[in-house]
Amino acid sequence: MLRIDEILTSAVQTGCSELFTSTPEITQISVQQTRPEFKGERTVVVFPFTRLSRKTPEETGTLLGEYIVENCEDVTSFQVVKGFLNLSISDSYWASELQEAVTCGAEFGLQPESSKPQIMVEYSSPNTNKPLHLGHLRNNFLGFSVAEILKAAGHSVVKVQIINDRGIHICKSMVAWIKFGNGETPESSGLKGDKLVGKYYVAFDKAYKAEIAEHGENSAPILLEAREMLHKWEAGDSEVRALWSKMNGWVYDGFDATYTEMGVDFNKLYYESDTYLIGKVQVEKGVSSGAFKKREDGSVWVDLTDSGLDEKLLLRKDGTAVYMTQDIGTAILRFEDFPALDRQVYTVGNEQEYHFKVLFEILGKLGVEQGERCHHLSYGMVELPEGKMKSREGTVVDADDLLQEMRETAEAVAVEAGKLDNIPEADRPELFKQVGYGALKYFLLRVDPKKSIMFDPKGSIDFIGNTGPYIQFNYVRSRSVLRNASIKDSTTLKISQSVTLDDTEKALLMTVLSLPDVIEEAGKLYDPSLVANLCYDITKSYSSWYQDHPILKEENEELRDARLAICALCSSAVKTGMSLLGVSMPERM
RNA sequence: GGUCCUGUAGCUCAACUGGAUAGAGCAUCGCCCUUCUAAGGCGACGGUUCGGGGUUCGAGUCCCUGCGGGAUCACCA
Repeated sequence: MLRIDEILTSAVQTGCSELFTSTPEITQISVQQTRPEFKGERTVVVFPFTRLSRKTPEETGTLLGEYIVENCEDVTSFQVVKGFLNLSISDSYWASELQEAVTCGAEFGLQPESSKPQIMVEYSSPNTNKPLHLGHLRNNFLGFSVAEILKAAGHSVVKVQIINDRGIHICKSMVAWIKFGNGETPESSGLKGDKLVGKYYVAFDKAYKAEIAEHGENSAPILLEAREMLHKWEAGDSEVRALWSKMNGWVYDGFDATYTEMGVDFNKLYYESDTYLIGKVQVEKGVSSGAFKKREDGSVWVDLTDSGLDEKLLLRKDGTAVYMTQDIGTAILRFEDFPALDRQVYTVGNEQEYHFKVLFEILGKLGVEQGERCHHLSYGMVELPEGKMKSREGTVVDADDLLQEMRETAEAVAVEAGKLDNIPEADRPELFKQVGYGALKYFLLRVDPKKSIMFDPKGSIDFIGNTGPYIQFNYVRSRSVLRNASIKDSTTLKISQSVTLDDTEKALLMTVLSLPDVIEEAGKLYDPSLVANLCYDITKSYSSWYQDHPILKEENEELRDARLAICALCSSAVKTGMSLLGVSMPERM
């Protein structure tokens, strides 16, 4: 909250209690930015107080306005329009806020490191049988961004993923590779490891389809082979395990390359092959404690009908684990691995909402009190104009391909605009990445996570308008101004307390000053789009202001310094905000 | 059928969680580079916020109801 809003809130309380002998609740007091068509900067909505004053909104507002001007030195005058009390704030207030924020430098907007509870953020978690696609990009950017936002909001954060390295899917790739692979490796073929394994997954599917006609879905020989291999794997067959390790290794190498390219990282990796058995122990414990029930056939169930959910299977009658079983195990393992952990955040698509509701309930039943604070960061699908991506129809947008396309588009746009003359050849590849990936990340993160995203591969992602490159471009211009002013360290800029900012400058300043609140809020809601939207709001206001407010050419020295400070503050705030989205900012473009 | 999400300009999205005349971008049409980077700025056009009720000083936002879209309710993962 702006410092002035805190002052006003408390002034409204004491004012009401003195004038109307009754104090309103904090929640009834709403202070907002004054609309540009009215005089003033902050507005108090007075309707809620008419009940206390037993007067008209206008009279109530006037009385409160007089009280506030009298008692708050930062408030210079007021105007009541209908039920709105518009307050003008002193020049010195804005000057000192600007001074304070600009002095924070790159720290502006950030809360002290690890001043809040530790949170684990899980994201990515792909299967190891297929390369990453556009849906994974949304997942990775979202999870990474939420983790960064939580860090900025003061939490200690652990980024993890669980790698689904086990199961029938990888066995299918293995079978196909043995049958059709002729010993092909990433080295021999020049294919990225994940692409190579994915190729054999597809080859399996093709061969399987061909056999279905003759043998039926459940007894196609190649499927039986895959199942046989899964059994061998579970029995620890050394040959199978060796091939499994080798092929998974290829996939990891491929994924790692993509992660590096995307700019996401992890503090710890969990492998399903290590954790899938742990859950069984926990489920047995739950049976002993009475949290779960074992049926006569030996299967174990949890009854969640009290919470409005169903009964859910936790162990099959043959004693083998289901998906939920291993998620329980993994969750508890993580709380053991990180004793200070306050909660876990799971970045997983919205098709698993029910699964996570159940999981968190179960954790509670097992006595894991953090369960109720765990959060499923659910997000909508990325859809193509013709609907969902379908591998069968070849409409899957491959992550590596799209990243490459973004780099190429960035280059083409730069060439077209004739922007490369002043960019050394050696710096260009990095610039194309920054701009291309900035466009992509911003595109995917600026919308509310729970909504689905429409992506048209033919219409390619924009570089103008409300886009990442637009924000980067204005950042670059502001950096250029600071360079031209030979400012090495903007935190040492001094703002005269008597400087008068105009309305657009005050509005811009108010927008920038909301960064700490927005980061806090985005962390609470696990929603990067709030940060993205703020970056855009700042940039839009900045760009418009920049157009007709000379900075370096301003002759009034204290105004010039104040504008330099605004310029420095905007660029710093936007850089911080964009970094929370995983977008890096170029110095020139 | 039950539960959850969703419906805002031609298209893609906002709207400070109940506040003033619902805002941006794209697209279309004008204007602005001898001025700190024009990947920019300014203006015009564009709306029954899916329909219908209700709650109150005030509703895109909350409640009820109908309609459309999506997800989910497996001894799958």
